[in-house]
Amino acid sequence: MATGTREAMLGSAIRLFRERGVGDTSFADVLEASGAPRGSVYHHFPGGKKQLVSEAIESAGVYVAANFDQADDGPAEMVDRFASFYMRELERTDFREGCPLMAAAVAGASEEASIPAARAFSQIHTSLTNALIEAGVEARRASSLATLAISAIEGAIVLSRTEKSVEPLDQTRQELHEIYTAALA
Amino acid sequence: MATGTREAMLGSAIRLFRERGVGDTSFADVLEASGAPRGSVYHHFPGGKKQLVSEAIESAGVYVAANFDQADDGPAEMVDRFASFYMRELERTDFREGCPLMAAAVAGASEEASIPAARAFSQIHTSLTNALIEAGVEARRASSLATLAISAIEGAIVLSRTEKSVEPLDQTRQELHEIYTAALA
DNA sequence: GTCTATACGAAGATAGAC
DNA sequence: GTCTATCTTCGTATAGAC
Repeated sequence: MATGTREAMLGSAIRLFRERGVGDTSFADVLEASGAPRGSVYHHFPGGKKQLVSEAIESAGVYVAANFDQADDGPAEMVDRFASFYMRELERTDFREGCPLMAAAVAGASEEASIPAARAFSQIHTSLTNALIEAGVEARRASSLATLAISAIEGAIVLSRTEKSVEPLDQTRQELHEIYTAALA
Repeated sequence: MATGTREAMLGSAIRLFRERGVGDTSFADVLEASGAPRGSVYHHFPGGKKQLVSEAIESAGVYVAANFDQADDGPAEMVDRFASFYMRELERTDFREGCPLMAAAVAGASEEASIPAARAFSQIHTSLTNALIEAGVEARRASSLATLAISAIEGAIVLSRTEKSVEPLDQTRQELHEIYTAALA
């Protein structure tokens, strides 16, 4: 069906972005990975690669945000879930696939990628901040703690990737757990 | 002089990597930015772009590591100096230039870039871990705390870049300062 | 040691047939 | 809606003159 091709292309694009980054992923790569017909690229994405990138990252942002606050539990659980999710992802993909938002936000990524990524980061920051406030943390500190957790996990994913070891991410997860537990006491 | 051209090319390469990432920086870009003569590329770097990338990241790693433990003070100061340095760098460059190691370690970067970056990360992790141990922190926890700080600052630099605001990095810096102060008490 | 010219390939994008 | 062919641009790399 028509939307099936679109969805397949977006899904493959996200996977490739996580693996090689946005700039190093070509249109042909996405076509090949998705098995989409070669001639239908500009039919589905008349705006070309910019549109594909933009839509793929937006889609990834929705996915990450949904995954982030899927359960209505506390902030410590949200952070732990976020880190644990990427520990599993790194192991599942043999350290090939990181966070799509990071791939989109990092140096060199065009605005089509970085703007939706920034929006998604802002969204999960708001979610986590609100969860902390509801748990009794003062607003300013809640924002700082949320930033710390997101920054640390995203940074640790990159470190774990380059070292091909989950240790950095696991260490980060544990430290964050202690920090959050202490802040909520 | 001969080495002058080489040095200029390496310096420009690092700056461009910080700005656009490794993959999106072309040879011509480096030539233009450094003002190096066009014909001398393969004279200075017979290994082509791979060699240029490799040497540039190695050089950046030495620089970052030296900056990291330039003063022989405590771990809290090292972390604060690291974060503060990049806060200034982001403001100085209007959020264009991030950390060269991150640019080299991130998804899509080739092995010529990611391997020296991993080495440099490992080096500053060792430095910070040792400083924590000397300050009386138990070895395993020292390693975790070092990982947390490096991950958080690197992640926060990316967030600050995409938001064009030093707030994420500043919040991260403050939280890390409290954590380190508490751990050393 | 530096220059110009050029080969070669990859990638984005468009045109026109089916 | 999908296919093939083609154009253009760009980036790496090499060859050969000065």
